[in-house]
Amino acid sequence: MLSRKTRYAFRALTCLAENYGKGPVLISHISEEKKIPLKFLENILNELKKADMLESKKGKGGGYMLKVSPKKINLAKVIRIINGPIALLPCVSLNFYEKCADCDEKHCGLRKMMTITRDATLKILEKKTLHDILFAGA
Amino acid sequence: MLSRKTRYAFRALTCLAENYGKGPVLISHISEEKKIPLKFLENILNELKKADMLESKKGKGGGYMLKVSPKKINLAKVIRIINGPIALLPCVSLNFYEKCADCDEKHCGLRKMMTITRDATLKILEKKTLHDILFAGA
DNA sequence: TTAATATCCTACCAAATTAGTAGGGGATTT
DNA sequence: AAATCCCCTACTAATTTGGTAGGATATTAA
Repeated sequence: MLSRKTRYAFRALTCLAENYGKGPVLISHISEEKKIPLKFLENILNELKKADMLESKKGKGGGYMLKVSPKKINLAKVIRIINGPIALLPCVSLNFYEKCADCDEKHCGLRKMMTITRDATLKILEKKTLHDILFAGA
Repeated sequence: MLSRKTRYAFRALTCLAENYGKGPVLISHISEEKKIPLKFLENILNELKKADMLESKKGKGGGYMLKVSPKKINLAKVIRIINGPIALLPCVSLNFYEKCADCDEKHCGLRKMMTITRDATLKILEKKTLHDILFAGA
């Protein structure tokens, strides 16, 4: 399951996607509109910025905005930044790989099943974008 | 990600699948062969039993065994018993559904994406079985 | 019928993760 | 210079995870 933090991230990003091209959006605005604790939201947006998904402006008239079009931000990317691995096992993860103890990967049946599962999941999550969230919700 | 407990469960079930039809297998045997802490494994096997996946025999010559053929135990079932929901959001879960606060499900775009993702994942996890784990690992 | 064998059950505990809070620092605009 | 707004470090509470401890209960065999 996605953490609550990740769900917050998606809600905030949806808000930023709605305002794409219209200049910066205040953290406080997002916080109120999407009912996300202000300080917690600060952390989240900052992480997304460090991961190069957002840009920010300080001072009056400042705020956050998407760095690229909502059509270019897929769900897998967001999940990986805030939530972590998408695969069900570390030894199957493309971005967070970790070897598992006492297991010969070449002959591990579970690993093979989880690889297939990961591919099926990624096929969706890498194709669907913030734009799709907006559009599907309309 | 699957919890360590769930990975233990799969390893134990693999062992039981290998011995399907050969009578009960001792917890201590599984514990040693698969390197799973004995007492923790007791809990796991007991949960699987309560979920009607295993049967047990007490006393000398006792132990655990699969209640049905490895071909009839799919991975989704195991994950749900030990790990919990397979969906990425509670409001999308078939077996652990929970309504999310402040969200009109009919018009929630994220929910729609996560429903599609869940279906893609389940299509694999409900088709693949313990037998597939054994066979793929061979 | 008693001793040995195994699962079953309740309760506890430590470490890690998650979900925040607090408080001020630094940049930018008016 | 003052107001605005993001940035950063550190702390904390609650929950989940990954176990342990110790005995109760059921079964078998001598």
